[in-house]
Amino acid sequence: MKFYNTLTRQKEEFVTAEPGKVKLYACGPTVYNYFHIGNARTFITFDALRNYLQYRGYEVTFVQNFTDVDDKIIQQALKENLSPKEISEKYIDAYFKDAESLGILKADVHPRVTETITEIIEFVQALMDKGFAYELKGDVYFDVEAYPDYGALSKQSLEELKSGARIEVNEAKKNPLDFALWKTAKPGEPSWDSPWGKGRPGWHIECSAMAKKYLGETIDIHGGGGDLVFPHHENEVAQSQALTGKPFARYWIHVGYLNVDNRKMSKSLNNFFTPREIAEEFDLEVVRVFMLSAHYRNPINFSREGMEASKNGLERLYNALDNWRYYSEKTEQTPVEGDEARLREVENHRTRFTEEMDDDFNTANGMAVIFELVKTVNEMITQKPGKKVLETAMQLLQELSGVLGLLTKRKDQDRSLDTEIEALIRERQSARKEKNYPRADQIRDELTAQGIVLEDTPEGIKWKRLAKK
RNA sequence: GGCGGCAUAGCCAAGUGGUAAGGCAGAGGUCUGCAAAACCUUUAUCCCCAGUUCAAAUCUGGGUGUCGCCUCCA
Repeated sequence: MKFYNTLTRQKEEFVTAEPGKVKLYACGPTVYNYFHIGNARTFITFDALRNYLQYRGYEVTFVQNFTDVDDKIIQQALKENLSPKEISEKYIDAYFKDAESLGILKADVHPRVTETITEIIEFVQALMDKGFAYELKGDVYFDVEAYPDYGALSKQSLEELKSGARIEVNEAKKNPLDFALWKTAKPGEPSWDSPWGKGRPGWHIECSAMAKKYLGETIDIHGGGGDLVFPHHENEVAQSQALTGKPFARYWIHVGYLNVDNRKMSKSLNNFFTPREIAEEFDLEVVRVFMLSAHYRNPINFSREGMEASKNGLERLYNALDNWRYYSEKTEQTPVEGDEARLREVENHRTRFTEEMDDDFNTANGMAVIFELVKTVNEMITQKPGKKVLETAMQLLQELSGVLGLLTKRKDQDRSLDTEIEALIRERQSARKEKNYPRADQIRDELTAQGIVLEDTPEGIKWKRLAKK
């Protein structure tokens, strides 16, 4: 398996620190509002990555944090007339709800900053003891010049960074790039006691401390959105490696942006959509298809057309499953000539899927293999293969799709119909027999409006439930 | 100003040296009630220029366009 490592800017063979085990840390949201689908791209990517690593036999420990102390949370608290704690609780709940609606499973640990304060203070103190940090009137700053490798991740030198640095608030800092590990408390803000007085953690130290607490000094994969490379991840590396002297993360994986009209979707540009908004128009499974249809590192442009295309593509997968089940139920148990070859051909798609996915988690190609499986089996159906072929195909389609978190929703779809609907279908059949097509079409349209689509096949009538909307 | 990404068919999107995956849309076909649904078939020489090579979308140099990071951001 290979991953593109931001640290080396190359695809590298994936070798974990401990064989068979993966320690995975992804930066989670600052919970001051509902997350938007740009944020969701990262969550979906690491959710699917975790699934895939497990699928490939790794034992994965996945940690995704919540930043629940932050300027924005404090601001939002004022806006909503709630306490910062109430705000973070509210949006953590919303995170889980929205994540679930996007098919994102929980991480093994979802640590919160407010529950990691002790570790953070110890971390900061240790950095001071080692000479990597200094205090300035209750604030504690990381001394970037004390850490020689600063800039290693973002591939920028201290000089280059300095030239681009904006006007600094605190002129007393040794270097404008020195960043806060601990911020002294302002009146009314959440704060904790520390050796430097009452205050709260800086943003960057949180992730370093939480990663260390739950995963140890060296983790296998650290991920996040591409906008976190600098300064957030750069600072994490500096803090953690200054403290331990060991590599912080073996592989850095960064997800490309989700754009709108080719601009990055962001709260500040106000061009964002939340899953809640999208759900009014699309099944959110469509969002997953949309996201996973592109390589995770490339930017993707969010658009209605793109969503429509993904929706129709997803429908093709569900149709396949539906059709195969239908034919399987009508097929005898006895194998047919040529089934062995067919089974081999079907199973072959599993290998091809993993080959593609092993190459830097290429979900776009993984999806392509799934669609090829669909076409292959659809073609086979005209040859009337044995039951085992169809059942194997169905299992495989669900297996591969399941890794991507797809095709899980309508799996146990209710195959029973109201007696009223059944009566309508019977009525339509007799209308057709009598060549009363206007009536037959009327019934079909009525049922379509109710979300039941009828298909007349050579083997008889067949129906399926339509996806939401 | 510094650093980096991207540019492939009508749309979306894979593909890092050997003559272009996949999806959507369109067109044709099978089935059929000249219906619907479903299924099948089908559509490109890869931004421009120069170079390396037997061979380049894929490597090198130059150019154009575009997005982003350097400030909170997934």
